[in-house]
Amino acid sequence: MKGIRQLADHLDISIGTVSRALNGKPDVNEETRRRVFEAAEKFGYVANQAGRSLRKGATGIIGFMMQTGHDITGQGDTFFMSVFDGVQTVLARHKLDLVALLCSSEEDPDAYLKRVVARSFADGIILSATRYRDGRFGTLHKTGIPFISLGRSQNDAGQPWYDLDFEGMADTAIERLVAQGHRRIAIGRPEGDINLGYVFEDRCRAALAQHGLTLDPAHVFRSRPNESGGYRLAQNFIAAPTKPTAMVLLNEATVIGFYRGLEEAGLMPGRDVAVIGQYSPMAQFLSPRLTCFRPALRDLGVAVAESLLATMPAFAEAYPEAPRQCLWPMNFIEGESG
Amino acid sequence: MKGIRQLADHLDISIGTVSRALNGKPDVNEETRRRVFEAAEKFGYVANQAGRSLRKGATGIIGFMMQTGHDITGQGDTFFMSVFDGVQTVLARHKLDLVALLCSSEEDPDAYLKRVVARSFADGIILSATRYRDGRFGTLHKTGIPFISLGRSQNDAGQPWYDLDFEGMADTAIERLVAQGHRRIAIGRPEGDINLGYVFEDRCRAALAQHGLTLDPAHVFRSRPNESGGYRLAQNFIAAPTKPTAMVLLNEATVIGFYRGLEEAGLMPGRDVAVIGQYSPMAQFLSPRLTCFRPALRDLGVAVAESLLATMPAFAEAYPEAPRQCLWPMNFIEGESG
DNA sequence: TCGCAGTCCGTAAACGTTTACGAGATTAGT
DNA sequence: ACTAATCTCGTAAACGTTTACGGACTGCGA
Repeated sequence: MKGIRQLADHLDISIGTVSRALNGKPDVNEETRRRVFEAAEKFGYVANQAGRSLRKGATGIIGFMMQTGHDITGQGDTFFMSVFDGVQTVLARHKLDLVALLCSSEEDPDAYLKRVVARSFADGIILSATRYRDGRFGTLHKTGIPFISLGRSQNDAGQPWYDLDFEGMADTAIERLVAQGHRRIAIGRPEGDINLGYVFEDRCRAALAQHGLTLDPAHVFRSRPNESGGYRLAQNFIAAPTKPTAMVLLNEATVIGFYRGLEEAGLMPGRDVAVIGQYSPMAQFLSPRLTCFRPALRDLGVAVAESLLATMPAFAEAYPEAPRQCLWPMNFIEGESG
Repeated sequence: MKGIRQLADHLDISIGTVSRALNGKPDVNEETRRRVFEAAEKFGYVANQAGRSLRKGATGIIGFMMQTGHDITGQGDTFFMSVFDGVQTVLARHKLDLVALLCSSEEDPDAYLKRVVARSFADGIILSATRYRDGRFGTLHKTGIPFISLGRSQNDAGQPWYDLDFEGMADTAIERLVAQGHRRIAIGRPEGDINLGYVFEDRCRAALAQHGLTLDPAHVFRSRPNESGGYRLAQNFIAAPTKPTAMVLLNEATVIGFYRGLEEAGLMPGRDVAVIGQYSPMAQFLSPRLTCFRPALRDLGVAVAESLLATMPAFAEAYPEAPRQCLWPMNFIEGESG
């Protein structure tokens, strides 16, 4: 069964009628429609997406671009699963499907974007793993595909983005630690050119300055955004010159290894070292319980999807007032660690 | 910039030449080629995938179908990231791209497959989250798209699949526990119609029978494949009638919650209850360290991709002897928990 | 009998590429 | 100077759909 042509020949009707029958158009005899569906089922015929989307000028697909690679596990955790869940509930309302565009960490994201995503592969695109300077914004802008980014870039020219409110997290975390009497506060950020690292560090420094404190450059620790990275980070932390008494961690996964690293050195989070991090499903199973910030990720997915659809002519009217840019709140959860 | 037509008009050459220039065909003047690339870059032109793949009869895309949803986090962890990594290294050799087909857990996987994947959306497909009876095998077989499954189905009609060797895991885990003197051994399997749950339970029962032991139906615990599921599982475990002294867990994430549940009840893994599980990046950060089975996931991805390509005429000659079906070994890692 | 509306279906164009084929121009060989 | 080879490019068909348009019926009322 090659295509609609063969199906039509077999039924001895025209391809136009077959197409109309399959697509639920009104002007087709119900008996004919039944026969068409029956034959389609029998031969396992499904419409060729290429032909269809070529003609319709739309694919019904939204792409979510994300990074893969053996060193990228932290963000690959449940974070995206939750966001996907929210995105999909919105897309389902419009019969749109979500696919994840998997860009290897060894490849240039911009080149990848140009290659696979190409015009009309997806009707809209959600970006993630935003870099400090990210060429993808320019590329997408040129091609005219509707898009939105999960995470800001540095060169913000009014493109749509949603991002977790790491500024708010930095402010309250620092505020809290200072109120607890801490003076030498360290922070951990993911290594690499990820934009949120810069955002977070800058804001922590500013927040400390509010209290007349400084952020010692030696107390800014970079690590891989996963458990092992956190473990090594703990070792560096312990070996730091003027010993910090508190740590604020950006990544969800690093905190696991960090806990373990402290334990092995006989240090207990919350007693010997204050630790504040980002929520993950793991957080509630740590002992002592992690003081952390938790964004409502599923709702974030919903909001992002709605904001994206708002920029697409075909769906815009359903979302008249979706904000183009938004800092997504992180809810504070008091634990025992800091 | 709508398409190759406009680009050609602007350059005052034919679309054929533009296409040839862009695709690196030899019979085009190098000066012309340069002008074409320049203009394409300037206008942000990228070829329309629909038109291209319609003509070529191939998309250059391999789809990896996976399940999403707020209750599916265990498998969504680093498991897939590692497999992706392996798959991508193979695909990159042939300039193929990997996309993840995200099927919401609220939707019928077979319907999803028919709808979005449709013929010629992807040149090949990798299935996951295989059900006990899985209609997708039949669908894919009918349409003729090359595919392979990560996980067996019950109705094995010779379709290609790779699966983790849970039989081997069951055998050695039971063997070990029995040798340690355990007689009342419990197992944990994911709830739902996931096939590996059946496989695992059956094999554990058989392995116990080898030693004249039985698997008490009350000692087969079903749980969500995530941390919370493991926590509740611990509570059920503790409340079980004839108290088991050992537990073999299938899912990577449940073990986290299970540990926590035991701890809260004053029980220590390895001392009060023997625990054997599956490796995850988290496992090495548990205390006491988890005795577990670790598959080489990246290599599994490589093998699966090669096996898939072996079934595709265009790439088959490169992989003459890739096995169609394979039980992937799980390496035993001795810890302190059992 | 005619006209009109309604139902059902066939025809053909269009979507944006790639590529086989052949034509024209230039160069090389004799 | 003639032929053959080489280089470069234009032409047009093909890929599999969807859909605007119109034609062929049927039924019905005037």
